[in-house]
Amino acid sequence: MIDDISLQILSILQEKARIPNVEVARQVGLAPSAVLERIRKLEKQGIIDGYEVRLNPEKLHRDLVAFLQITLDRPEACTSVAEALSALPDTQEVHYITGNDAFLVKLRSSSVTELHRTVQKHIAGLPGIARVHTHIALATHKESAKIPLDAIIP
Amino acid sequence: MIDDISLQILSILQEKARIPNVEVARQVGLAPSAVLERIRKLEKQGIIDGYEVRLNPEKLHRDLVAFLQITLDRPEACTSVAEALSALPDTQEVHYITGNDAFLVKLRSSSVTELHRTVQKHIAGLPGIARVHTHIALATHKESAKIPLDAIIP
DNA sequence: TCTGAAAAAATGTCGGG
DNA sequence: CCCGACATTTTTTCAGA
Repeated sequence: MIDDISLQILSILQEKARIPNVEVARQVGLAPSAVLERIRKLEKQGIIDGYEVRLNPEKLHRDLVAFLQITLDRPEACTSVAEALSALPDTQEVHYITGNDAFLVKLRSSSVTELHRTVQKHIAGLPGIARVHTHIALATHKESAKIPLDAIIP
Repeated sequence: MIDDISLQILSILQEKARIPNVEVARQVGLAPSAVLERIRKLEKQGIIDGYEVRLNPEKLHRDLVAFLQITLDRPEACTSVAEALSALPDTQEVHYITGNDAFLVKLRSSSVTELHRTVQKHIAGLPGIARVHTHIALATHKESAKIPLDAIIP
């Protein structure tokens, strides 16, 4: 399915996506053209989904992380609520969670004032929503989308 | 602090970080060298923190998302627990949350079996931990680290 | 799938405004 | 802070193994 060299390439890119191709080639011991061919293939297969810049939230006034636990009145509202939540610019994650059948939503705002405004104006009133529990992050010790690759069997 | 053109550049990079510099220059109406200068400056300022490849978790057998709510016995254990949680490869996020004074941890695993193993072997036994509540995501509707830039006042 | 060489394109440098 | 020309480096293509 995916061999060891491609895993190595993914691992290198996951650390530093803007590393030049020639450098990746050197590290895995192939010619640049071979590496390019592999990367193109990984992109076409959808294993590589894209490339993102990592911005510093603090320096851009987006240092308030909050989690909302949203329970529903009516199960039918699930889809529409999910779409409405996902459409908000402050929303970073929307998951439907086992247990109490609720959404867990991660928001990034500029302040508690703005968070409150977003919840009141765009979330609390959505049809189908019963309760919104808001939890604010006092500290964020880790925040990453990295996927561990060493566990994958080639 | 940061002007409109730099915000435009960040916005373009946030959509597609691997876009060539000349293309960014064309879109913002500057010479490539001017754009390069701005990007270097943003990197040095720490506003741009790095570049990441976005991998598809499903295609890499990492499609199980779980959230742990971890309450502590002893408040002094906070730091050591945070470090231990952050060190686990499956851990993607570790937040300390208001309300019940607990950690909210996001994990990405390959299966419920592996999730269970990780919790039992590396988390439940950590000194200072009182309870671990595990919630599994049945569906993930949005998952992004994008920061909305249009709200920022230049 | 890989290589190596050549062509095409982008990045990086720098004097000057 | 920007431009534009030039040097350097990288990406991309391609024929052959």
